[in-house]
Amino acid sequence: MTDMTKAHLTRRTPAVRTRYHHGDLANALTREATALAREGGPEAVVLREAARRVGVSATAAYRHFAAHDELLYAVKMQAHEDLADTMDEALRTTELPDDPGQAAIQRLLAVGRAYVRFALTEPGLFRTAFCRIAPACAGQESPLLEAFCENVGSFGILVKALDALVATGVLTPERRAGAEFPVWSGVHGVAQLLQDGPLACLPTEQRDDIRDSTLRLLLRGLTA
Amino acid sequence: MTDMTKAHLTRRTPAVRTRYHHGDLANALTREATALAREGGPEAVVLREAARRVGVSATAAYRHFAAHDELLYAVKMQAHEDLADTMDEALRTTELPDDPGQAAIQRLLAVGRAYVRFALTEPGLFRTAFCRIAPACAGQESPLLEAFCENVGSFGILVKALDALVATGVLTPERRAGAEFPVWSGVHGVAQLLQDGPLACLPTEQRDDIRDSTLRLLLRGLTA
DNA sequence: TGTACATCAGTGAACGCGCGTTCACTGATGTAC
DNA sequence: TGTACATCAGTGAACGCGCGTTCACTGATGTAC
Repeated sequence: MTDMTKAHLTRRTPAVRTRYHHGDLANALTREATALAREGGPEAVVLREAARRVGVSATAAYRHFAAHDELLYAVKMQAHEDLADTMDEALRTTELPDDPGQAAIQRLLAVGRAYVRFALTEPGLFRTAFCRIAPACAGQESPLLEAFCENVGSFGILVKALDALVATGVLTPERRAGAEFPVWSGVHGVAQLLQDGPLACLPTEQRDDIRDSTLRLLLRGLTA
Repeated sequence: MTDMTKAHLTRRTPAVRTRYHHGDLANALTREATALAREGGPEAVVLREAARRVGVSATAAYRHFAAHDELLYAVKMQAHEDLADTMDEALRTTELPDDPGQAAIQRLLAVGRAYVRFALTEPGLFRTAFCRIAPACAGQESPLLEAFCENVGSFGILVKALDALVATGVLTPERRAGAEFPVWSGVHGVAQLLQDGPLACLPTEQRDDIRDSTLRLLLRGLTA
């Protein structure tokens, strides 16, 4: 657990209430459900348990969420927000070289490393951020995809990092076009394989190597 | 459903038995459980339903599998085998240019495309191949990881494709070292994002573009 | 300022579900003599 | 070749589990007059 962890997510609300009306139940439920996701991934997001932790009957949740899926969806969005926060934090705290081009490269690497770090230090939230909810593509356009198209969240941070590479002349505009998806794929893939997949049991050192060589390969592919 | 689909996986065994002893129950259960995984992913692998489809009591399964997890694990291995078969099939059926270096490149691309195609045409099996079973890293070294270290299955095919790049002089031995993991990451990531993730709802054409540009980026990173 | 009443946000009990798993059992098989 | 018996591979009934969800309800709130 790191300093980037939001305080409101770690604080465990005591399950005692003074007033009959909670006043902020939807947020409280989302918060506790997110804590469940952090502890055990999407499978652990149990409506009844979230209500229990808030100190409210399970039925009360239905005043604020139509069904369990809606609560899980809120948690999923929160997990994406946390991921983006981690990447933002990494950008702010990374020391950069003076050379603008080198600085842009270091920023892209920092963003990628933060993505993988989030997957490994917050596996429950990472898995929840990318979990399936209901049949995929049910509503044609997912809000998540729309969000990505508006370049917000983790995707937006990646987009800006790539733009900075173009601005500093490290990356040509032709190579830049559409490059966010391949880069995202590489970073997401290594995060997934190291966190959940067949590489999860490797020693830390080797996993760091794999992460770094993946980022270097992507960078070389961009700037070659 | 394509021709690479194994016959024994599609044939639905009628749930009638003549003999009291089945004779091959472990395999029959694995086969039906794999069919369930194909239809609905790892969550759909239900021991009781597999037994029902074989035409046997649920209890009978416990003569062959210690618990549900053991059955799911067998299905997971089968799914990995199917993935590898798809990639092998792609290698065999891809037309290659005369130039050996170009041929090696085309083989790598074919292997990557087959990986993504499997994810998209057999999402249930793909998700099962990479699903979590029990606490990760429970037994220190997972059999799956060991298999990968022996370069069998999909990983082995990737390793050979990279070796061929070296043999034909397209890839330097220095660049070759440890390259399987970054390349695998890129391919796995794009498969995941397109199949399950935020990019799943994109039109087919755009998804093909993303797949191809990812493979090209990886190749450029290798050979730059 | 006080009161009536619609509305909102909670409650507790209950239901059905289908799963994984266990139990005591029985039918089939194969080997020793 | 026949028989006794250990062993293997099935059976059906039952259990507990905890979930999501519904029901008819009640306590709190705020607004019209």
